[in-house]
Amino acid sequence: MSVDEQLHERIRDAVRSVPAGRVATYGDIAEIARASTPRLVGRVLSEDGHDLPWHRVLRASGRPAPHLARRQLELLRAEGVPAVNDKVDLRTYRWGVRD
DNA sequence: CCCATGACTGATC
DNA sequence: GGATCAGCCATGG
Repeated sequence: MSVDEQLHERIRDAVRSVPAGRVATYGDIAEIARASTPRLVGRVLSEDGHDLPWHRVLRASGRPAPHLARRQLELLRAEGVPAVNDKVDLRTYRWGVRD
């Protein structure tokens, strides 16, 4: 198989825990799931994220991963998360911190 | 074991 | 805010 079952599941849980209308960064998910590095988050989503709210996960810059930008921003817009210049205002929509 | 790859990040310039 | 670079670490060749 690929990533350890435990970690794999924790990452999926972390992604599921992000409420609609909010977003989180790969780093946030990694921290919540206690993953060693954000890269693993991307890896898990890539191979097993099709049934998760993966569109709520953004890079630290507030932009989605390049190859997904289009689609992801549409999904976010549909849940009420506006993107200006293809980028989301993390200070406003980032889940967990502030508010 | 070494090397490349990748839905990443933070520091520098 | 973009371009570079160095860490990061699981996976596969």
